[in-house]
Amino acid sequence: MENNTEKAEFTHSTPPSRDRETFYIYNTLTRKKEQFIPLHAPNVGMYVCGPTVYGDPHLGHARPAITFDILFRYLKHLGYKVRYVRNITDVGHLENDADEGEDKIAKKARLEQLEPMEIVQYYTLRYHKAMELLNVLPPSIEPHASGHIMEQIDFVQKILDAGYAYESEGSVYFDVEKYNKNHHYGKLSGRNINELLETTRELDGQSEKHRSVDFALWKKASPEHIMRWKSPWSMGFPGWHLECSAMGTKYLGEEFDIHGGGMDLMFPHHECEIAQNQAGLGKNSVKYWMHNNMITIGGQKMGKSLGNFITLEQFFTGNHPLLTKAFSPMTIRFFILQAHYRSTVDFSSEALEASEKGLERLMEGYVRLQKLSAGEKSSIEISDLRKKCEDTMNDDLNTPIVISHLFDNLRVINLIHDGKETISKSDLEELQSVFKLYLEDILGLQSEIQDSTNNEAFYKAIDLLLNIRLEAKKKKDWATSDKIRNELTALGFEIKDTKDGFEWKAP
RNA sequence: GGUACUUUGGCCGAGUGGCUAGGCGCCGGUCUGCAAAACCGUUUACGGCGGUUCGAAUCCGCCAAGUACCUCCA
Repeated sequence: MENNTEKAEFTHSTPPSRDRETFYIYNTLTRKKEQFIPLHAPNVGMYVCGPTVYGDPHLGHARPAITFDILFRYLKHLGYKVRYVRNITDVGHLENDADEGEDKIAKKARLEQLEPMEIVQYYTLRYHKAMELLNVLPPSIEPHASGHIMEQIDFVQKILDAGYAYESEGSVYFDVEKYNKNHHYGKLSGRNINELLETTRELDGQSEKHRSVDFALWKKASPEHIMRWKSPWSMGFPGWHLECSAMGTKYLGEEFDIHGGGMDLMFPHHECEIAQNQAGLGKNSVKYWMHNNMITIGGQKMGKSLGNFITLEQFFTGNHPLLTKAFSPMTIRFFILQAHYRSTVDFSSEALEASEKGLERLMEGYVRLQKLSAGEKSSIEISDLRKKCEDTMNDDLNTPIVISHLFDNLRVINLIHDGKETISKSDLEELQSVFKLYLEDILGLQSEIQDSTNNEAFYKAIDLLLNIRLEAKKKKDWATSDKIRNELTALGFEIKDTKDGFEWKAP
């Protein structure tokens, strides 16, 4: 299903006429919308924090995946050659305090008596499956933290060599206080760490860490800790901020264009990453930091810690107390795209049902658009649609407005379909082209009409039944006509009478 | 406590100084044997108080309510 896009990547040697100079994105670092200018056009490097694979993917995972999928698609549309790296975190996230920390993956493994990598494999596949259903394009590279231990050890060494880290009983910690003397630790999240340093000075007597704000770059493994690697300092595992520094650098270089992730990662994760890169490489590695906002439920963040999350599978099956029904992956995608990525979006079954109906209407209009016939001339104006959509995307990926433009033109499509307006051949082609571009290629919405009933005899049989009904109707034999309709409806078919015939949809 | 942010019509959700966002729902209509579906149309809101301005949802101040981060989280 993503073949078109794959091919497009290799056939865009001639950049489209799109006005790249007007693409603006919001940079968390400067808190402003900034014009997007790549470091090495036409190449663009983007890195996005992926999932920690120790649980089923939930609605919260869908948001950054979809947000940055849109960015990935739009950058490609603008003619850039994009390398999109999204990592899989399969080691290193500490469960509690650093001191009694335990690797999340390892903990789950012991509980379930499985090999850690078995867990990783299982949830990675589940994540991939969900992303595919959501029509999220696979990133260019999807590196695993566990596959980049060497790179992370090297990175720790660089920071040690630069004097911004210290070793303590087999573990290595980042010296935040020292770093903050020369750089600003907290510049991304707008924090002034000095006060924190003052207030925590006395609490650190018995800890290996000099300051509570210091964070682990390498952690010595306790005996029961089963995920462990050899390093110059101890048998242990890398600190949980390090993988992004190491893998981002490895695949995108010491400086690259875009780094994305959820807003909740801004502090401390991304802050630490900035510090690590500055300390280890002497560079401010990332030009544009982008953060998607959270999905809330009843006004509260949906998250693992609050236990109020709904897994994607539960959405797809409807198997959750808060869900009135199952919702398709495209509905979830559309729901997310109907809000701007920097706003919170409040989940409710009611809101999802509204999205579902809107999407269905839009997609049916899209099908209708393909079948529209052109007239002599246009009685409507569609020439500015492409520009309107483009301007809107250029304004920090404002997908809800793009969708509103499509809905405006859905009305036009229906009016033409009803014969109340006309459209010229060239205008029709333009309309079809813009809808394909934005609906399919950029927003990534696809029709969900199942091909499972892809059986000619089946279609003909239903048509036959409905033709019999049509004849009955002509004879005003309402009993037969209603019997056919009612029984097909009971089987889950949708029967629609039209002016001179019928339309139907399989269950 | 510190730091950000949010508050828009029945619901969701755009919108940073003046021109109807959009979706869903409701209501009205077209179509129809009936129904459903579909389609068309309608629905004028911006937490409170004060200020700036010819003009504010949009800028400023105060107040109120709520959320997020500061600990793992997308």
